[in-house]
Amino acid sequence: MEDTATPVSPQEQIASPRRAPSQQRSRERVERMLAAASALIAEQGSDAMRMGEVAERAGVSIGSLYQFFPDKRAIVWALAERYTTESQACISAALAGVGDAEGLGQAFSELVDIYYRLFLAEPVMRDIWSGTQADKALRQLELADSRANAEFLAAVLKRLRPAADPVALETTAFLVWQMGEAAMRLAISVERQEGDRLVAAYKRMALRELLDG
Amino acid sequence: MEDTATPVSPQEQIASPRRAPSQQRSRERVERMLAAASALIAEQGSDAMRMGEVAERAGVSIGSLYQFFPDKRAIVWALAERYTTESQACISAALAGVGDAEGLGQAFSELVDIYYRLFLAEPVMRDIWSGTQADKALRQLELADSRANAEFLAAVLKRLRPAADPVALETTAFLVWQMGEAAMRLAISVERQEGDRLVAAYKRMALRELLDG
DNA sequence: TACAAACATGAGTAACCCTCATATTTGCAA
DNA sequence: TTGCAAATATGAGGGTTACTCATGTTTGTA
Repeated sequence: MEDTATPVSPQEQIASPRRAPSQQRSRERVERMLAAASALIAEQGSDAMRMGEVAERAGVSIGSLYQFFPDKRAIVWALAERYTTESQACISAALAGVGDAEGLGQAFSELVDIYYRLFLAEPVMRDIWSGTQADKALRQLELADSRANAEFLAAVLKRLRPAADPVALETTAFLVWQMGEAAMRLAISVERQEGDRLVAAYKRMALRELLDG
Repeated sequence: MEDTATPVSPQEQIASPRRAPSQQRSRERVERMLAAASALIAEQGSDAMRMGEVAERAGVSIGSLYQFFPDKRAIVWALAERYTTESQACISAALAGVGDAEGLGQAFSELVDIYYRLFLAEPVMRDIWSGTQADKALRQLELADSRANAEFLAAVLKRLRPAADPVALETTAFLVWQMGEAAMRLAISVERQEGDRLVAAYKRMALRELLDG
């Protein structure tokens, strides 16, 4: 996966590059800007990230920064979008091959573990998804991402339980997924040991919901 | 150049009045400030709320505002604290009298409904708890509140299932409660109809976890 | 009545996001 | 190669906002 372009984004004033970099030179510079932002977020959080600092660390002027990102949130949004794109492929692959209840249990359990480990290890991801409630564009992105992932899950459920009401299955899948994200956010904001317990409890709860109907 | 003698508050830099109003006059003024802030949050959200506007609407100077609140977040925090104090009493009362599984199901179901209606009706509450992820002090308050409420729930569970592992029950209660708050936030950010479905699904899921172990 | 502590004020400060006029570089057609 | 428009680069400065502080006023009380 390269290129990515990220030309425009859905509806309204969702953050998007003000101008897509078309030359090699500027594409590299945009990469440097994103890398600088990522590093700063890891160090101090996106709230404390200063645009001037991003520019300085990327070795560009403040004006260049705004040439490609309409505002501060757009940078965070761009980073978030990369995470969702990557993880969706991973999730889709993990769930696509599921054929029976046991397989679902296995795959889901592994996904939860992977996500938890990712949240623990990636300060940038953690920071970005923490700000999800406050920022409208981020919230939209997270909702869309969650919906997409929940649909993968719902597809499996429909396969396993063809007699069940499809809408109910979709609701369950969406809820279970969102609860998972909430559980992760909770788990990483408490002591490690309690976090582990909470994730384990979530997993049990979710699996029961998914498997026993 | 930092505040030397701030009265301080529980651990860390949790927001608190810089100086407690001791005179009748100032107590009234603080009330007016909070009322003004509440109205502005309801109108435009706490992010768009301007300190100057709060002062103007409360009929006080900007300096007076900062006499009692160390910063902007402290005002939001003070409002949030009122909500938690009020609701904790309500929740405690609802759960205290529960004697059997059926009673728990009844009480919990009612609590969920009340909370959902509250979230739908109260823009201030909605706004404040939305910002919970971004603001550290608010997050602490919400966590503490959630822990307290979860303890009421855990106490009931321990009464109903004295043989079960207490720590597991506490974990379950805390998780279920946090999932509930997440479900509410989710529900109010989608179409009303889908929100209703999600809340209903959460209720089913939570009740199963609470009642069936 | 005196006086210290509490309270009130608002012009001023600092920090930050973002703009824009201007300069430079690139791609490409003639 | 040369000319030129589009793309890219720059950073001083505009505008907004949270917050401070020196100064003045009110209140409780000895």
